[in-house]
Amino acid sequence: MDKKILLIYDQLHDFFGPQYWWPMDTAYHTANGSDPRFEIIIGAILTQNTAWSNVEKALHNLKEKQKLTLHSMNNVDIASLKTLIKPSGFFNQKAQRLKHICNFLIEVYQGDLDKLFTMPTDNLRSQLLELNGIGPETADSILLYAGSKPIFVVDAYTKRLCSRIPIDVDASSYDLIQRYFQETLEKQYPRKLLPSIYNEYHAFIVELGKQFCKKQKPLCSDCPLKSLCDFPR
DNA sequence: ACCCAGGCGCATG
DNA sequence: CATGCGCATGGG
Repeated sequence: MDKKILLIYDQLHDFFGPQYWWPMDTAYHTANGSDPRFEIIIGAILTQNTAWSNVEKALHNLKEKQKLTLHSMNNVDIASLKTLIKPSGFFNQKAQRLKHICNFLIEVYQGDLDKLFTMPTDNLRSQLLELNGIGPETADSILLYAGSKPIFVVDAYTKRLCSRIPIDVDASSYDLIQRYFQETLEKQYPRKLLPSIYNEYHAFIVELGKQFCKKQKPLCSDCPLKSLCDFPR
C-alpha cells in the first residue's frame, strides 16, 4: 500500500490546519431558516470551473432575494435566476441546471432532503449523474459535503497533485484516483471519521493548489509537499 | 492584455 | 476512448 496518501494528508493538515469548508453551524442554519444542505447543493453547481469568491456573490444575491430555498428557487422565473447568479459565470447553463435539480428534488423526493440522503449512496450517485449538468465531481461534492457520505471528491487540483507526486495511480482517471484515495484512507481511519477526513483532505488539496500548485508556476519553493514533489522534473 | 477558477456536455477522430 | 471546444464572470 502506498503510504504517501496518508503522509500527504498529515503534512497538509499540519500546514493548513482545520479548513471548515461549508460549515453547518446551527446559528447560521436557524438565522435564515434555510437548509444548509440545499445551499451546498446549489454551491456545488455554481462553483463548476468558477472561483469560489464569485460563487459567494451569487449565493449572496440569492439569499438577499430569498431565493436560496428549494421551493422559492423552483418557483422563480429563469430570467431572474440568471440575473441573480450572474457573478458566478456560465449563468445561462447554470440557471438551467439549478432549475433541473430543483425539479428533481421535488418530483422524485417530494422536496425532502432527508429522504434524498437516506438513499443508498451508490444509487443516489447514479441518479445524480443522470441529471444534466451534474458530473462526477459535482455529484460527489453533494454526497460528501451535503450528505456527509464517505465519498472522496476528485478535482483538477487532485489530478494535478497526482501527476506531480509519484503516486501509483493513473492521474487522468477520476474513478481510479477516487478509489485509490478511499481504499487507502478506509484502512487507516474508522468508518465514522471518513466523511470528515475526506472533507478536510479535499479542502487541503484545493488550498494547496491555489497557493502552491498553479499551472504556470513550476517553482514552488514554499510548498509543504516540496520534498515529495516531482515537478518540473 | 492575459491567465485562471472547487466542470460539464457535446462534437469529433 | 480521448481530446477539443463553448460556456462567462471577476480577480490577480
